[in-house]
Amino acid sequence: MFPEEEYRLDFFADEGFQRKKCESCGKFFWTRDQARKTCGDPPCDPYTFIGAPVFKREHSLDEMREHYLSFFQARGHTRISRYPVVARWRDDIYLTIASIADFQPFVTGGLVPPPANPLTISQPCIRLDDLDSVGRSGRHLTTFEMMAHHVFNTREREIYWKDRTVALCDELLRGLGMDPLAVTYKENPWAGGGNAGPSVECMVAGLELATLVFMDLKATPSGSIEIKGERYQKMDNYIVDTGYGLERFVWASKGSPTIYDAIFPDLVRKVADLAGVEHDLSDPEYAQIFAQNARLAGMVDLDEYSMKDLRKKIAGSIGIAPEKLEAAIEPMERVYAVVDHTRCLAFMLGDGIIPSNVKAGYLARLVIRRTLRLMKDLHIALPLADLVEMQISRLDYDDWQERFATIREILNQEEQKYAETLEKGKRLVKKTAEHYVKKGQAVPLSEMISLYDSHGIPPEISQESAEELGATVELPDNFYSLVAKTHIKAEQEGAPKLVIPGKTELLFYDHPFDQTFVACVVDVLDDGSVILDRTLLYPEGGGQPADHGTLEKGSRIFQVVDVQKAGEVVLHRLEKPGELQKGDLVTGRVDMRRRLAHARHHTATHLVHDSAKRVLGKHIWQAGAQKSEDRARLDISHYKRITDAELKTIELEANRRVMECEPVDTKFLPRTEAEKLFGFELYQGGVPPGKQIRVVKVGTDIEACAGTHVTNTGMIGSIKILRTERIQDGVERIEFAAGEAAVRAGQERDDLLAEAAGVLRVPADQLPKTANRFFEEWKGQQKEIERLKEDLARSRFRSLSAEAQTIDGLKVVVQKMGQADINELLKAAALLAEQDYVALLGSESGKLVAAVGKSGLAKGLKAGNIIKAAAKALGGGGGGRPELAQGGGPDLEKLDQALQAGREVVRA
RNA sequence: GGGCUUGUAGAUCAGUGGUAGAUCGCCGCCUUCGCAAGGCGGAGGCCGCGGGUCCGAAUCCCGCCAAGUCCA
Repeated sequence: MFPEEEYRLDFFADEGFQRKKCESCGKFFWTRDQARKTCGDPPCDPYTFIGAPVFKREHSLDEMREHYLSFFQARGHTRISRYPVVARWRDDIYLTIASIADFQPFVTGGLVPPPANPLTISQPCIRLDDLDSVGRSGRHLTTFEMMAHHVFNTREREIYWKDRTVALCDELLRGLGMDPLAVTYKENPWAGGGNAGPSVECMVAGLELATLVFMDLKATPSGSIEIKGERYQKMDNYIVDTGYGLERFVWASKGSPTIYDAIFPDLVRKVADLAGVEHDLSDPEYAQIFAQNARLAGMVDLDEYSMKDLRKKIAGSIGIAPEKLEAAIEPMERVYAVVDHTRCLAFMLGDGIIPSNVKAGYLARLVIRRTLRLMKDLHIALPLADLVEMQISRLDYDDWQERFATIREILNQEEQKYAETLEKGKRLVKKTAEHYVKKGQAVPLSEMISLYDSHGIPPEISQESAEELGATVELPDNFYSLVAKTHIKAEQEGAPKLVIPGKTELLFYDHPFDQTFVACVVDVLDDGSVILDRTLLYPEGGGQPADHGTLEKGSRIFQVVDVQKAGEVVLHRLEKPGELQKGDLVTGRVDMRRRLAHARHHTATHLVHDSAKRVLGKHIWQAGAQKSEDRARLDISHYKRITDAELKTIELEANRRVMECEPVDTKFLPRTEAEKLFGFELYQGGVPPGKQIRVVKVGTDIEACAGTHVTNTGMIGSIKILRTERIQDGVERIEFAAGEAAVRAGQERDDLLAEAAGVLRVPADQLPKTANRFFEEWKGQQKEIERLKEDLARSRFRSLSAEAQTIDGLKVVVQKMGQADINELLKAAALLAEQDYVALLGSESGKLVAAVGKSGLAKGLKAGNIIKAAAKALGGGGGGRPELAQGGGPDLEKLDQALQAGREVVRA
């Protein structure tokens, strides 16, 4: 908790605010209202703006956004454009969840100057935490715009801090026509994303309109300040992080029963019409139901409160039966959710997320499937793409027409895929349900989990199908929230990388083709790694492996087997460590063959990526890459398999760039400037740290990249694509070779062809035809052999039956069958058994088959027992059914004894 | 990145170590003026690929490929 001084602002004193302790929750808050006793936050205070707007006139989303941004612009802030909802500049979260996320971690960490200071922005954000409450609570959204003004202060230069922040907020609200007595500023310690600080929540009429965070702490294990169980210490820079809910402002300006009716009334109407749901808010009784619903839902946390209880409470408060309430409200809840979700999808897909079974793509699929279920419940037969198109046409995508063709294809494909999954699922559920109905048991929870977990069948659907055949399953209301909650954060990186203070000068950028350098040994680590003051050797990074080379001291040569970065220091690992000492002067030499192979593959990677973008579309993003001396691989986001024809076009396009011999342009730029110039497409291979980033331009491809490149595309020589692999749903891997490796890869393929053609003794161009002919012939011959074996078995049966002895009244045949294989023995033996013989047949290859006819079976004779005894004598084993069994063993010369042993079993 | 599931005839799927099956679809015949239904017969399988264990593998083990799904 922060002490009172943190919140005791001149602004509050000047404006006549008092600090009070909430009677209900005990938290401190600031108010102008002498009489106020509660903090203003639900459940201490109810919503009072519904039906009684707190601003003087209604605003649409666009009007309110513009009002906000120009308000702050007029007060010295620079307006900057929104960032994508996919947080490509970060590797710790998938989605942009707040405006401050745009500036983490480099700007907030003080490493990189902000794009402007102070600035104002309206940042679309996506949060899927409360997915289940969307549509139901009247206020939850998956997508919202966080309007904000941010200030990045340093100890040297403070722009403004708490007073002006709160003053601006207050001025904004009063300018909109809010009653000055209505606002409360509630004290609330804030923490998130490794930072913390005091904050005030701005509450009006029960609605939290803004949060003003004064971020001046960073998480440190040894920190002296504790908040929410974590330890923090003061930062050198301190940041004003505000968040104003655009949608809530609009809601407050309209006082409509739900936030959805406030922000997109037209789409709510349209979707309600499509679903055939009556939605007449001008009917006071009807509007009252939703208003009351929103008021009461605003008071509780749906996570802890079940929908059923909430409904009962609402029904009671308006005096109707819960069933009637549910009938009135449920279809509209779905309509609201559909409108919300389709807006979410418009942002996600518009900003380039490809639905997938992993990462951000999975979140998109989650929303898509949820929406499809809701649409099905509402009997909306329109393609999902049509609804998303309505949303996109309202947004600010300038190139959406072009992009929408892709988005439509993606959505249609997802819709079809989901239909298939459900179809498959239905069969599975039926099978499962029938199984348990037959056993007279309920379908256990473990089965329901497996159906969902392994087969993607939502529990409601399993339940519905299963109940038709007779089982019940309890479903918690917040099922999907529980699922989605665990999705929000990206995986944290493993062990933190070793960082060593100091800096090694990197020579390879300015002198990419220098082979030798002279350097001084600055330090030698315990593990023998050598740190030099300067180096030409490239440390592993960006999917490019480390250079190899040598360090020479006098006449002694040390092999460098690995080069790694640790902070800004480069570590050289030697094959035989321990020989060099601090202060030694060494001559370094780069293995240029290896270096050049890497450089060719690296530049080629950029070309292949660029070609893929041209051929497949703008939705292509690099999802990973790895280079080596003899091949490279590039993972790209794409929603279907790359066809052979596309692959060939990509290969050709990339090689055309090679033939054009374009120079490769590299330069260091300040991060913010680079982002302004080239956008987030820069960050294809992950986000490089630091103030300056290296921008590599190859033809039309521009990426932030720290790797070593050739200086002209012509140096690549040639690019040969080797194969594609689908490493995840929505991610294709392209493997290729460049330069010498491409030539060698081609030669290896030639060898394969030549060898295969040699085996069949045909020219290579006849291979497919000939291979096919051989395969067909082989299949035909297999069948012919089977037929012949049948015939052979019949003729053998005739001669064998003539050799039968009678033992204990059974016709018994025990015979050696030359080199016959197991199938021949089986067929002959089966025929004998059919005619009521007992048979034991053995071959010189060590196979045995026994068969017993019905008389033998009647006497309790079992083929398996005969085989076991016989096979044992051969040093092997065997078994089978009573009427037919097989076996064998390695001791071929004991075949006679084996047959004899079998005969003994019959006799006994 | 991890977990789980699946890969058998054109389709849907049985098949828990012992001669690869069912249903639908396909072809032919019977029946019919014709069609549908029915009856009889038939074709159609590198049991995803490669290794291993075993006398013997669709089945067990390992790897790969392909697909589905839940999660980080």
